[in-house]
Amino acid sequence: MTAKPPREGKRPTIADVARAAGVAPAIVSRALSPSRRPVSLEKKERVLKAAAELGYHQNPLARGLATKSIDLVAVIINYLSDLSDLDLFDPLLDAIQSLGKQAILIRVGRTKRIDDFLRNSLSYHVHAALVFSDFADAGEVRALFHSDNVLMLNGRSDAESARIRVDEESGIGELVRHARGRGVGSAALVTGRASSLVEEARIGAYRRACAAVGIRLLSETGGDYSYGSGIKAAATIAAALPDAVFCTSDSMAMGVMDALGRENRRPPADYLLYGFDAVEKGNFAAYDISSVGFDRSALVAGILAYLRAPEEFSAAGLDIPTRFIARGTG
Amino acid sequence: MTAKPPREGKRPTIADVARAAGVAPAIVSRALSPSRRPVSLEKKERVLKAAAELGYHQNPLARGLATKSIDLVAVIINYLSDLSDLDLFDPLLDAIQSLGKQAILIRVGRTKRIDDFLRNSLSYHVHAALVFSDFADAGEVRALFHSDNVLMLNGRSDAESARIRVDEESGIGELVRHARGRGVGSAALVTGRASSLVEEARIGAYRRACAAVGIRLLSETGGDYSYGSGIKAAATIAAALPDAVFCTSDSMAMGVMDALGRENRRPPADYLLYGFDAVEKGNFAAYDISSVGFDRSALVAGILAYLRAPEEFSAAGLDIPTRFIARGTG
DNA sequence: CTGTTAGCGCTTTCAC
DNA sequence: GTGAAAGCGCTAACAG
Repeated sequence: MTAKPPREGKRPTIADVARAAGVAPAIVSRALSPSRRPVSLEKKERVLKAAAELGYHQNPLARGLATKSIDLVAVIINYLSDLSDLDLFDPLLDAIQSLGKQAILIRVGRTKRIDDFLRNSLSYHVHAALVFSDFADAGEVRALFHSDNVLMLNGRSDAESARIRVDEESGIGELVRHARGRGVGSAALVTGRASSLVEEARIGAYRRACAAVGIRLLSETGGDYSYGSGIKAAATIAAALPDAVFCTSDSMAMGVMDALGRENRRPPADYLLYGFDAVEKGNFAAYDISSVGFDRSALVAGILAYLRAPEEFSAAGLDIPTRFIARGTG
Repeated sequence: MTAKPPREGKRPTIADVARAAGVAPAIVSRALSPSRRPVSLEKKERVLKAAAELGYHQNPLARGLATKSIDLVAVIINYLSDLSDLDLFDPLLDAIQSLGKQAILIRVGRTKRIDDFLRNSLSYHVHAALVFSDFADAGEVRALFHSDNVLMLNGRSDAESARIRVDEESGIGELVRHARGRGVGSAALVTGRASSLVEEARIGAYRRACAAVGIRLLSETGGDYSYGSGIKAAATIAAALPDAVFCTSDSMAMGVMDALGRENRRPPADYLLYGFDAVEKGNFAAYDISSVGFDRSALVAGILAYLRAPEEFSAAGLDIPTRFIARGTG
């Protein structure tokens, strides 16, 4: 009885539903909207029924075009490479999806040209962007996104941007004091890419903490967070083994442990070894490395709160405390 | 001098560019299209210049609505949890982005209700879907996506679907023969979720290979691929230690190694230990586990070829061979 | 509460 | 080669 039946082979549109339910398209739009909009209960039911019968599903592209927003969250990272990434991104994906949104994972790599990933791409129109990569500061990122909903997790926030910071200073302080308490007088520091703000802060925290308790930092060796770079870094350290080795990732600590192990230097007997991240998925018996960790579920919860209501997110940002986690090596 | 200047605070549209260049909007669309469309060279240059000056960028939502396609690739996984995931997804993301597309990572978890992640979501309109998760067979997946471009990597393809298969039988055969060659007469098998087709095939391959060379399988213990489940599985095995333990993931093998190590049973002296996946990022000196691996870059290259030209992708699918990788434990 | 109307920004006929 | 016009499917604004 419909003037224009839904075309075969095509997905039904809001117009098809409207026709089937005998109402105007706008009514269908309202009835199907998640937010409560004025529709009489009776028509709403007719619409819902018709939609179900036709197997109607909204076209997000059309809605996005009309509303200028889209249920997509951009997650901007440098790489997906470290054990600690698994611990974080799996629950994060779950959290994003629990909001009915989906995550578009943008891997920047070492490129500076983040623009290329964003211009002309959907990222431009995402509901929010979570910036883990340290490629750009808050201002740049805001300019790059159509959305102002940018959450900085890379330490490069400014006054206008939302941010969550993992307060590493606290955990590092604990760790260093712990080492001092065990008689450590000298140490080596194995670092990641110093160009990252987060890493820079981390290194600074180690220096200050060591100075504060009177531990001499004999050397600082640059790595890239990986196991392999830990192995390499050990070469520098082996010459004059300090009382302790501090590494800014667990993976590097594992590398240091194995490289020094080849010369029969083992923690905690011959030196104390400390990692960073306290990865769950990497806490293997053979590498029971003391580390600095934080409550990842608290971080995910913070991100979730932001995504739920970016406007209401604390202007002061959120700080996640870290703590020293004593394990076998120190 | 323009009748209607580009509105302040709004991103310029194709109409703004058209006005600035003194041509029709359709010309702008053609000039800016990556595929060669009829536009005089002179106008094309005017358009390009105007676009650059205005800082014009295409709105992908509008284009998507008009063309019914979008530069997004859905990657459907169960979890992001294993070490081997890092080895695969990092280069895969890079590859997808190198095509000018972006990846939307859909984590299904153990839900059967994949629909919820797709209906009303952008996933519906993606250029292609890469299915690693074993939640659904090829037919279901095609029905769920607006696109027919579904690449099955989960072993659940059918005659109509594209597929890439990692041929695990070959590597497992090699591995088992290697064990036999080292005098193994009995073995235990530690498996992942048997409900997965891939895992089912893997288990079958071990059984057949063992039968073929005359190795008795004393036990089969179910795990979930994780280190922790390897630890648990070891309890079953410890009672009557076989000559070899075959695990269907490296992580489980690491767990078995540590659990048996607590009873001073170490590979390769007390038993031979074999993992699966040959993860790069997890090849730590303390866990130098013999394993089955494959060329991940070949897999990524295959996926890339599919994404470039889904229509032309071999109807026969692609098989990636695996091979035994001898390391310290067997 | 309801329906009409006018877009959102782009691509694509289809005449010229 | 060019441009007008008609959508793509949806939502928002505005009368009724």
